[in-house]
Amino acid sequence: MDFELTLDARKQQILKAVVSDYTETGVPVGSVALAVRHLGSWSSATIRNELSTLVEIGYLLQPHASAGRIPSDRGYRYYVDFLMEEEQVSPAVRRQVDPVFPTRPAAVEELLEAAAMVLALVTDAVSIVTGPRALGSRLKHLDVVSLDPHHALLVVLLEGNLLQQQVFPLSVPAEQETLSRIAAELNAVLRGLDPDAIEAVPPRDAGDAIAALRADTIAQVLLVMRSDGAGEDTVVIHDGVRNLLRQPEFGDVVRLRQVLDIVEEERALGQLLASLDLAKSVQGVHVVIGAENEVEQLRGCSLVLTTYRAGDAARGTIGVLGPTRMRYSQVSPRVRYVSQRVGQALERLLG
Amino acid sequence: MDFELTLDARKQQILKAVVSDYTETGVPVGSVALAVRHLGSWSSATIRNELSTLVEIGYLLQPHASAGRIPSDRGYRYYVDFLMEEEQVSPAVRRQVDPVFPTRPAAVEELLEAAAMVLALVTDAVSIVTGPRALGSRLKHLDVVSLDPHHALLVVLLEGNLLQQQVFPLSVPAEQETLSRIAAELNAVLRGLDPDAIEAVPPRDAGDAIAALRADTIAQVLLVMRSDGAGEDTVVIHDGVRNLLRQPEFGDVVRLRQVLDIVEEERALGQLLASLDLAKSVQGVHVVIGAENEVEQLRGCSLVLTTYRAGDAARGTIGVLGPTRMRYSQVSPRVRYVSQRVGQALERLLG
DNA sequence: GATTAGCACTCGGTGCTGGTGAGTGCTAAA
DNA sequence: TTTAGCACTCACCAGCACCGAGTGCTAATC
Repeated sequence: MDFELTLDARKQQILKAVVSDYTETGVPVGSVALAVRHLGSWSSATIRNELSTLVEIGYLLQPHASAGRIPSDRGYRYYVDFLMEEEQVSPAVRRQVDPVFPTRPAAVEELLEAAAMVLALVTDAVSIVTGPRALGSRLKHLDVVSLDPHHALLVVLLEGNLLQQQVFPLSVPAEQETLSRIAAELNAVLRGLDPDAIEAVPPRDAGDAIAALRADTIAQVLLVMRSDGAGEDTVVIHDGVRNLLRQPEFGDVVRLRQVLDIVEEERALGQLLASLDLAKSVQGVHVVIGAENEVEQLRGCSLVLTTYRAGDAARGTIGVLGPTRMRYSQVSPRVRYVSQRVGQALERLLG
Repeated sequence: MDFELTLDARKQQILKAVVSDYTETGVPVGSVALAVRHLGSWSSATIRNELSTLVEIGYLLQPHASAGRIPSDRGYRYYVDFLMEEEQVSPAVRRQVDPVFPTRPAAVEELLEAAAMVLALVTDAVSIVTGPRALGSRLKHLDVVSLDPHHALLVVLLEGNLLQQQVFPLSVPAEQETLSRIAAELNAVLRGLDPDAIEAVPPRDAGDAIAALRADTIAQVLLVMRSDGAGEDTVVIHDGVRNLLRQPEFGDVVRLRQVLDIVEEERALGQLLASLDLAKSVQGVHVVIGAENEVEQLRGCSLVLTTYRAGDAARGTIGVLGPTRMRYSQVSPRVRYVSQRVGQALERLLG
């Protein structure tokens, strides 16, 4: 197998035509079909020769000896990187997407669920959305609410207006009033600090109940801030599983189950997303084709992902999972579009 | 077709054996198999005669002339109502379920998601959980954080430790200190009140800045609380779609898609649940068999549902959706068990 | 040397056929 | 009323021929 990196113009045209045809029909595409539908300037015999070499150098596959050709992962990769022309996001799609994001969204979760819903709708694939992760995690505000004498709820507001909550036990019984005083004091001391700075704050030397409760609270604040920073575990939302069922490649229930085992298992999905380096992306959208991801069960699936941002405070991942035979030229801009809308809505939400 | 309501003892025994065998194997069950496996006291010929009349009066179906019998919806109904012996919830299952509900759950959403997850796990079906109704209706705590002189973030903690946030404009510029004082005062006044009571709280008559900010805040609190409660069709969570794929009856992708179209569409699912009268239930668990629900797409599916309660304040629906060929004698008590655990955890959460 | 027409060949998909076996309904005997 | 016996039914499966889309190769053409 010869691994040339560049293809001459005709090979490029042919590859592009194969991807486009196969994406549309799902059927291996043959030389005659190519000649009449796309490339009238050459005979089917010429195209056959080119197809043959494209198979040889790894850009196409031949399911069996007398079948047409389908793109290999490598072929899709070349297509996405060099040949694809992104389609405009049509007004019809905008009209579907826009109303989902109200001018004054109520909460982050709702927003992301709406985004997942509409993204699945306009891409015909399974959408995947992770919760926003704080970038510079500095403490903005905290509050402690008494639940009963021995337990309290810590509410932490991080930079980027990210709310976190945590129930924790009190080492000394306490009333709301005491807790409020402690919260007020800590707010004055800790505001604007990052976890390391918070850890360095000296304890109150008095060995009284207040000091103990204060220490409890600081410990919980650190726990919340750090567990959030550890990332990977952020909420993962998905929607649109039924879209996969429309694809002939999932006519086989076994394959479908393998994919669902990943998608429904939030942990596995979170790890997968974390393992991807979203940096190397084209115009902000990162395409992971077929076996390019290491998860065995997702052979034959592709991911189209991007990062949404709200200011420079929060970011998260949004994208879709679908069959490798996917209309990248359409899906990619739509993912980007929804991502932008999410970012904007999030900015409005966070102020 | 004769619609007698009672069956003689032998017919009952045979019906029970058919349901039990068919549930286990998924294959139509014949007279010989019944004779050797369950009913040695009669010959296969006798059983054949009985089977024949059971078909005639509508309790069994015969897929084709030379096949065994399978229960009809009517047959399942009779089985569930009169013949089924519920199995004990095994210690192994308890060990799976119990740790999911911590002694001190953090938030309602988390709790319900965990419940959905574990219920799907122990029933091998799709679990369905609706949020508790008439909950989140009382204010537990609020806080106001200054963002800039003209905007603030309202943090509201509702009953059930439901956190809500909302950015809002201040009609008068204010510093954090002012806002904190207002929050403290409002906490004292509003704690434990529902929206109507909050609305009835008299405004401060002084026409100063504090009064204006206080009014701003109260308005936002009401907005948050009402927009939350307005969701009449409460959150519907589901989990375990992949479990359906294990069932041979969903080897056909088309059928699966019909079901998923309902399950993934929260509104449709909410309506379906609302349309059912959960009152007429056996020991608190309501079984909807096959075509007993009006939704065309759910032919061949059954629902096993019950209501979870926390005190007498909150209640919601929890249950599973699976193929009509389901092990009701096992699923039913497990649904009830998880439901009880949810109720208990919710009570702990609400304190 | 590149392109193309012509042609034999390959191989998955479809549909037909006949055999197999589980299961039935019926009849007549116990 | 029950049961043994038996002919009959029908889904399922393996085997087989056929069809046709599509290929690779060769020789003629530009």
